[in-house]
This record gives sequence, structure tokens and C-alpha cells, in this order.
Amino acid sequence: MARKRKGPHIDEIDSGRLGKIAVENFEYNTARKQPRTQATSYVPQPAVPELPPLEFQSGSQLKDKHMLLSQMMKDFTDKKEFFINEILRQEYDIRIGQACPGCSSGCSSGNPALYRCQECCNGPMLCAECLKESHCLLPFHHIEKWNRDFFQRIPLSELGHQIMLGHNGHVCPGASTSDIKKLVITYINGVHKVQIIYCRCAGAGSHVKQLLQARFFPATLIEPRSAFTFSLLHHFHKMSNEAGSAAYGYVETLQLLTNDVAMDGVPERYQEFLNIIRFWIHLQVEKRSGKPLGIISRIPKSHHNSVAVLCPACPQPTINMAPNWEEEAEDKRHKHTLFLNVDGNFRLSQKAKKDDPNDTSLANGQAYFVEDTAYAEFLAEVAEDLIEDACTCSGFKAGDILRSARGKGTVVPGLVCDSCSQHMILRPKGSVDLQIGERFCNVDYALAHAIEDTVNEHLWITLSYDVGCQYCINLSKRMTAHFPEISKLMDRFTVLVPKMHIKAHKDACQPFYSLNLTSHTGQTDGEGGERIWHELNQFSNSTREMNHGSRHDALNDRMGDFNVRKMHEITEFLTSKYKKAIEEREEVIQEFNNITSATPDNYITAWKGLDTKLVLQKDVLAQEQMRSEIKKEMIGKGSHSKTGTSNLVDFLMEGLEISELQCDVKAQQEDFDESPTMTNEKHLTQMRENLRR
DNA sequence: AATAAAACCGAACGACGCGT
DNA sequence: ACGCGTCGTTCGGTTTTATT
Repeated sequence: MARKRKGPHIDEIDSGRLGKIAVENFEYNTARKQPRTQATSYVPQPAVPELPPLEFQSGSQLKDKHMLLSQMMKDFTDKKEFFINEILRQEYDIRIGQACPGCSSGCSSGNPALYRCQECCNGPMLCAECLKESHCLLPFHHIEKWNRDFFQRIPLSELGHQIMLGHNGHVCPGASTSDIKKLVITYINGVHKVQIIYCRCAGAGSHVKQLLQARFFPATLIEPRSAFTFSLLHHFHKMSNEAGSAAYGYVETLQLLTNDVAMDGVPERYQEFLNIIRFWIHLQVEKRSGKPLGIISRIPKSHHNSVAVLCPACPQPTINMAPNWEEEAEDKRHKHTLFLNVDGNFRLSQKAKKDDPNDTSLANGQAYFVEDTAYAEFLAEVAEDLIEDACTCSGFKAGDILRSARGKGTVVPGLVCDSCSQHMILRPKGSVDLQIGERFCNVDYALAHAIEDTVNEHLWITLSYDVGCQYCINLSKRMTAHFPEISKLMDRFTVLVPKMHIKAHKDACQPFYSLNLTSHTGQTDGEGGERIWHELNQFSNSTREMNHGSRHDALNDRMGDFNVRKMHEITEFLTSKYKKAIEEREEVIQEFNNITSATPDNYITAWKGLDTKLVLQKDVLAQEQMRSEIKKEMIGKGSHSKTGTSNLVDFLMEGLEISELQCDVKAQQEDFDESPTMTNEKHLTQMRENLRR
């Protein structure tokens, strides 16, 4: 099937992590700068003519960091002809047709050297026999034959190459011609039509087993005619998680790598690949969980049925808590608080398609999504009380069924995820699919399951949620009705609103749900979930098309990968946070002391006597109200005309705004001085422009 | 001829680009 | 801002091909 070529995937271009990859490559390259020793090939190397001398001057290192890339490109562009010549030189080889250097050390065919390998490092020109011989264990190298005018790629099988199983690369003495099978094996450099000779020895096992032992994953179970190498499956697994590649584009790339001119002749193994990669990834997750190696005997019972990666830094009773932690004083409460964040996402949707109703996730209920059947039963149970309380604060998507509903072709409009808000690690069983908008019953279910394995009566829970002010109103009532175990913990719960989202809430609401004004919360901003969405959303294009089971498997794996990466980085992450916290603490103490020393004692005594408890003062005016009150008052005094007053008040307000903007620009300038990136510069210019207006 | 495996097909709809 | 057309990605089902 000939597919149309397509442009680059936008998500790949936008991927913020490309920068990191580039850095890693750079480090890798610099590590190889040592002079390479002479290749110890098994054939002597014919002399290669001297390359024209080229003098490399180290690029002029300008002091201005912005010029680095342009200078580097200029340095390379100056040598463009040299590089093009070297690349073109690869299209020909002066050793074509000479006596095969391999024949002198074994093969005596006496044939001219017309073949070479594109993948062997520094490979020689060889005759067909010697090339085949040198590739008995390298069946997927791309081979080229000199075809009078140019090098033409040919499959190794054309030279009679066969992959022999079970005898260290040699043919099984018991094998007959009926044991030779044609297979299509997909490897990271393309799709290969190969011949395989199975082993006939007693105990050699089925063809499927023999393939697996050779690190080929069969596409089917009975008589496989297609297989994928383990390295390919591993490669895609990483490509999909790190670069956001979808299977569709990946398989197409492999076909192009095989033959980018006549793709019609390349076997397409897309469907087979989809099936196998799903199962492969499931196997990898199982393997990583430690279950096949019996880790269950070493972990608490509540985690036996899980393949999810736990947050190593959050309090997990019976795993990472100090002995007798329950007895510690309440002012150490922050150490025993689980900071959770729950949030809805409306990009990770799922289309309505013809669907196999029996296809459930291979890790159903054992990873990040909740178990399907129980969730469906719960939803049927709560179907009657669908109409939820109208939102009394500002208008948000969450809790509002109508606003977030999607078209008729969407069966799942999005999902809700629980994560730990301090370390941004997703909670096991903390994700649920939505049906019609972000209803609190969905959030309740996710929350109850996200904490059921962890919490006990001594642990505190601080939950941040965009609509926390609404969510907490009937939380206790709902939990009592549906999750009695969790409802017992309600007096340990604090529901707040993430620091950025809270600015969209009504003035009267803000102080009561502010992380800044709540003790035992430190500098938690509660926005962790939003940043997870950014990572997961790049998979929305592919997961939207999948059926229920595949979608859950794919998302479970992305979430697991996200957790694993966070876990690997967490030592460095927490160390840097800790260092920063110490520095900032010193600054704050200094500031505090300065203010204290500059303030009269009687003020301080009076302030200390004040009650710090928050009270809702209904007669407090919002900014807009205040503005109109002042206007009214001034007009009342008759000292100004109506317009004059209005201008004066506006003038004062504007003055305050300008002063605020000036502070912002100053702070941004400091940021820019510290890290003069393009983005920062752009941001600064924009702010100055705003200020000028 | 029987059967397993591969090839083909149409549907779904949000994202995106283009023209008005 | 709006309508329109194409692209991207996966699915299940049907038809065709390859192998035994």
C-alpha cells in the first residue's frame, strides 16, 4: 500500500525536550574526540588517497552568546564545498572491481570486489561470497552492489544469506529444506525479507520460541511470517515516549528507510506492529514492576496488584516513613501530608468508532486508570444524581457539564488525573475517563482510588483542585454515600485551589483557598497536574483514535514512563529545591528583620495581638467598587466636575498600574541578565511595549 | 484444498491550512 | 470570523495472497 508522504509532525517540532536530546548528542560527540586507532578489520585496508588538506580554525568565540549559533553555522558554511565533496565521494569507491581483499584470507572465489556494506564501520569492497560470509551475524545491514553506474541497494538474501537459529549462527545439522522459511523482519533501519532456517534438534522448541530466543518477536502465534526485532520494539517504545512518535509515522519511516523511491515494493507491517507493540509494552511494564521476579514477597499487600510506579518522596506508610512517625508533634504535620492535585483534561479524548467491547486494558486497574467494571457500576449508580450544584464561583469548565461536552463522535471527552502536587508523579489508580464533562462524581472516584492504598488515619491530605472551592462543599456527603472508608478521613482533608488558578476566582473566595495563606503547605503551588498535561497531550492525536483497551494501555505506559523519569531525576530535583529553599529562607529572614527593626515596638505588639484566623468581611469592596465609590464621594463634595473626577481617579489607578508594570519589567530585566535567551528577550520587549502604551 | 497471514477499505473527527 | 477541504491515526471487517 502506497502511503502519501506527509510533512513533519508538529508535536515533534514543538517538543520541548528536543533541546535536551541535542545536548546529549553533543556530549556524546565530544567524548569521541580522541584519535581513533586503526580499524582492525579482518581484511587489509587498501590505501585511500589523501584528502585535500583543510585548515580548521577554531570558530571565533564572540563574547555575545547570541552569536554562537550563527558563528558556528558560518564556520561550517565556509567549508561547505569540503563537506559536499566528502559526501559525494561516498557515491563511488576507487577499489571497485579490484581483487577482493577478503579472498586472500579465506574465500578463493577470485571474484572482483563489487559489494560493500553501508553500515559496517569503514567497510571494505568485497566479492559477494566474502560479504555474505562477513555478515552471517549481521543480517540487517544494508548492502550495496556496484551496478556499472552507481551503487544499488540489494537485500542480503539475494546473495543467499540465511539466518540460522539455534547453533550459534550455523546451520542445524538436522534441518532440511522444509525448515527454511521466508520471513519479513522489521528492524530499526527498515523492513527486511529474510530466509530463516529453524533448528530441528530435540528440545529446540516451537518456531515462536526459537524466534524469541533470537530476539525476534513474532507477529502471530501459529506460523509467523513476520517478526520484529527486540531492538526495534525498544526503539519505538523510547521514540514514542520521548519524541511523541505515533506508530503510523514510525512504520512509515521504516518503509521509507527501506526504499524511499518505490515504497510499494516494501512490505507494510503496520497492523502487525500495532498489535505487537501493545503487547510488548505491556510485557515491559510487567517486567519493570518486579512481579515476575517475585517482588510481591517484599512489598506491602496493598501494592501487590499494581504495576504502577510510586512516588518515592511522598509519604507512603509502611514503605518510606520513619518509625513511630504517627507520634510526631503536629507542627511537623507537613512531613506527613500527602499533597495531591486533581485536574481534568479535555484534549485526551477518544473518538466513537466500531469497537471490540471485550477489549480492555492489559493492565486493567493495575496501573494508572481505575478498573473498568467497578467504575462502570459506580457510574450507573450515580447516574440519577447527575445534576450537580451550579457553580457559585467564577465560571470553570470543571463541574459544568454543558461547557465541556463534545460532539456526538466523541465517546470520551477527556479524563481526570490525580498526581502528587509536589513532585508531579501520577498516582496509581488515580485516573478516570470522563463521560459528559468534568463531573465531581468522576473526580471523587479518581480521588478515592488514588489514595485508598496509601492513606491511614494519621496522614494529612492537602488537595489542590481548580474548583476546590466548589468541590469541597459536598465532598464529605458524597464520600459518605459512596466511599465510606475515605469519608472517615474527611477531617484530615484540606481542599485548596492552585496558585495560578486562584486568580480567576472571586475575591471573596481567594483567601480561603490560598496555598499562600494556609499553614503547613510550604511553597507548594498545586499546579503540578497542569504540567503533566503538557507532557501527555502530545499523545492525544494517536490515543484519540484508539479503542478503549489500546488507549488505556498507551496512556498507562506514557504515565508510567513519566513517573519513572521523574523518579530517576528526583534526587537531583529535590536537592536543588532544598538548596534554593535554604538561600531563600536566609533572604526572607533578612527582610523580616529589616522590617521589624524599622517598625515601632508598639505596632509590633499590636500586630502580634491580632487574630490570624481568616474571616469573610462582607463589607470589603472590590477594586472596581472602590473606584466608583470614590467617584461618587468626590462628586458629592462638588469640588470637581463629573468628568474631572473620573479622570482623576482613573489617573491614580493608572499610576498604580504603571508602577506595578515597572516592577515587572525590572524583574524581567534581571531574569534576562541572568539567562539572556531569545524567549526572555522577546518577553522583555513585549513588556516594555505594554508599559509604553 | 485448507488455513494462516497479509492487504485493503471505509469510517471517525479534531487539527490545520487556505480562501473569502 | 467563517466555511471548506485535507491530513493524521487507528479501528474492525472483508477480501486476497501465500504456504502447507
